[in-house]
Amino acid sequence: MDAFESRVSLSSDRTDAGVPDTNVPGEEPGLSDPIYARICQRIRSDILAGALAPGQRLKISDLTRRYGVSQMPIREALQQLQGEWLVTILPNRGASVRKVDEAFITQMYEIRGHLESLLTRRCAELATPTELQRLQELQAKYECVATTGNLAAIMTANRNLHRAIYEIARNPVGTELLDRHFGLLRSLRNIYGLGSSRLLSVSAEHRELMEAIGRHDGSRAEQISRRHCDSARDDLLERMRAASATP
Amino acid sequence: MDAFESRVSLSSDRTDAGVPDTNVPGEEPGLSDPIYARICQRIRSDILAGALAPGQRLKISDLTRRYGVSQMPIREALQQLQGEWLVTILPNRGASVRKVDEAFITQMYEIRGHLESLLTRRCAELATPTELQRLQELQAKYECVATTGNLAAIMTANRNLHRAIYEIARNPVGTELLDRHFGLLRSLRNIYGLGSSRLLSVSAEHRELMEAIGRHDGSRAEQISRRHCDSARDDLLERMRAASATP
DNA sequence: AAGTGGTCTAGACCACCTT
DNA sequence: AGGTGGTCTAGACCACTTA
Repeated sequence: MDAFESRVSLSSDRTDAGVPDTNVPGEEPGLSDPIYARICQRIRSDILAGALAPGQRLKISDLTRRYGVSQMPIREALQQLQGEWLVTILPNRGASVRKVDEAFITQMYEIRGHLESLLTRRCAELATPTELQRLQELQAKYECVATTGNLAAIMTANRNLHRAIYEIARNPVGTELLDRHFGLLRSLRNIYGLGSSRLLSVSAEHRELMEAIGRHDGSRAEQISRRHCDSARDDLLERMRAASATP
Repeated sequence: MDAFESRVSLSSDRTDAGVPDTNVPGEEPGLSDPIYARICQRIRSDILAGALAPGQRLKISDLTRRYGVSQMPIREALQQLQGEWLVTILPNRGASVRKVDEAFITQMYEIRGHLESLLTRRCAELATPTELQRLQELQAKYECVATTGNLAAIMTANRNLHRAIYEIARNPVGTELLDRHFGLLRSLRNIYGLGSSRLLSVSAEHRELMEAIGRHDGSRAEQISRRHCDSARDDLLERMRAASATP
């Protein structure tokens, strides 16, 4: 009676024969899973990278040419992505990359802030010494990468840290929800970048967070996490406004 | 005749950056939307009604016979339902109705409790007099129906009340999340029923909630809502244990 | 009325499990 | 190897939009 398989073991390439990794936003495309899953990954990264812009119409015929497969796997991929809120599908009217406005972003962050801070609280309550050490390592990694100014690397390090926190919270449902639906916010980050002052304060906030988690102080961790989200939101909205003011 | 005023603001589909309202779990199937959407509704209600049991394998060929359409619309429908967590799809291995265990339910309720209490707080903060009156009416309706013992009617009335609360909170993202993912819990209610003592306490909890919302007391409303979820969870788990003990 | 583009059907193809 | 059942292709069909 188990609804979840813990899928951490990236099976080694040869003779694997293991269960193929399900199509989770963060994972690499397994070499032998169906075309629609691989197309899904490709469209997803094209959206997240900003190659397919928010609001852009996604015509099946274009996509068949772009990715060299026929209609059906494209359609299936789009359905999956609709489940992640990256695209919107209107019956008989086709798909488009989800269009975002300020209200939508604010709402997303409000939800995300509450979910993430819940998981962060649980993380603080439940973390074992081994897990704490792992968090410290990931945090160190972030700090290290943050000095390089490489946006992609910074965001990966940041993501790894947050994912580790989720895992420690031992609530796969919440983790899946966050993984599934909030790639959209990441995609906006990829497009609009990160305020340079924000880079420093993120490090500072992470340090505070680590300290609270290390003390198993759940409510403090929750509080910091909430604030962390709020300032991420403010920073993003600010940059978006700036970008739309000076095109 | 039940109060089915379809009072969903049929959003003018004019480049609406908000949440798409096509094929939302609670709505009726439009007469002219595609087959896959209608199949999706039918499978969904069959799951919610318990006709397709948790864990049950969903073979495409069976479903084509059952619903009299060919493979592709079935596949599309299953993809959509995967997005709602009602079914799980493993690549090359097909779909099955999501299997649930106690840990899964506990996690679902934890997430749901936090989202719902957030929206309830916002509702208390934002409700206008007109909206308050509407809530009172829905609450009265619930009380009325509760005395009849008709489970389906009770659940509909309850759902209408909660949906009204969500709408007043003016966070369509949160509302969509709750609508999308928590039909599963409703389906379990349909299968396992409602403790008879629970019926009374639900009414009492609703009254408390209304009172707090009427006073625009956000934190009290949030707190009551959280408790409301927790007791719903306890009641459900209890009934499931009882059912599995005496088959 | 024609065109664009989403949706559906039938059957071939292929991955995985059984013998 | 054979069987079961998921996946893919090609083309017909049909909803909606333009002129």
